[in-house]
Amino acid sequence: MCGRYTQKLKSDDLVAAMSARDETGGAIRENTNVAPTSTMPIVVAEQPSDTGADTDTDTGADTDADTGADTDAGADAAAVGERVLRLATWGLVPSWAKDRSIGARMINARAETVAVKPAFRSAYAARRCLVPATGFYEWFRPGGGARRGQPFYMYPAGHPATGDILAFAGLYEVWRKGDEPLATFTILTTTAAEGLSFLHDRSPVILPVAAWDRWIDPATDPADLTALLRPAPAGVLLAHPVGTAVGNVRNKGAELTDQVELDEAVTEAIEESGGPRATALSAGVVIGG
DNA sequence: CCAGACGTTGTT
DNA sequence: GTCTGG
DNA sequence: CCAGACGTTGTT
DNA sequence: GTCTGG
Repeated sequence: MCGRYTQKLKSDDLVAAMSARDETGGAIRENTNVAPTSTMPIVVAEQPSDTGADTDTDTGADTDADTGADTDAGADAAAVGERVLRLATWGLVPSWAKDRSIGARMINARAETVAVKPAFRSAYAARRCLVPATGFYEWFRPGGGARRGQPFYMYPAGHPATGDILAFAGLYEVWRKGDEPLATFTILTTTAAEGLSFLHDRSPVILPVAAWDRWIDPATDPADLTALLRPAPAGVLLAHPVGTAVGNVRNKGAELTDQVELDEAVTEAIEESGGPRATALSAGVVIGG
């Protein structure tokens, strides 16, 4: 699953990492404890109607979005298909929802069923997005036992396919029954990568750079999408244990992702459940091998 | 027909 | 909005 | 995901 | 135990 993540990049760095134009109005900030209902940047494909400006009949020769800007309306209209950063609230609120509270229960969507579920299928067909993250958290809870879990932090291992940023496969909606239009998103999950199964049997779908534009392009054939919804390949992620402070959403410090020593009992429980040995954990275990 | 759900996770 | 259950 | 509430009346 | 809010 994916119920908590990080976005540690400053605005300029995130814009560069995603090769996207910033339409968040400078609202991008570092966040080491992104929880459901947080408002965060997502990446969508620029659509012909998105700008509200005059539609450009030539389809892509124009790549100089940053030149010649002036004060006339529509002067900064982007090329269709360009990646754009926008703000949205985590927890998808379907267009038909009577109130926004349903979003709290729509933070993840199963990749296996997302095409047919009433809450997600229209977004899946037309409003796919990337959710930029620098890592995410999972809680280890010994089989059915202990109340409190041991949190782990998963982060990019410098694999060429992802670099320093992770892009979760997401969907977004715009809910128009409130006073203001409300943009929301959800994160797709799939079966866990091999090395992550000791924590959970589900993981967020992480898209390689080569798949980003295909995923967010509304014109992509649905048959070509399913191939993208796979567990993270080997070597993409590292993991290490972190302190329990991350559990409280009010904690936002940079130290939340710092590695901590594992409790002896927790170490044993992890090994008993088929997880990595303590020596591997203390080194930052490679996930997905 | 109307009323009510529309979701995932984990746990048993 | 659309599907399921009664 | 975890943490924290889970309720009403009346009074300030 | 289960739901809501962050």
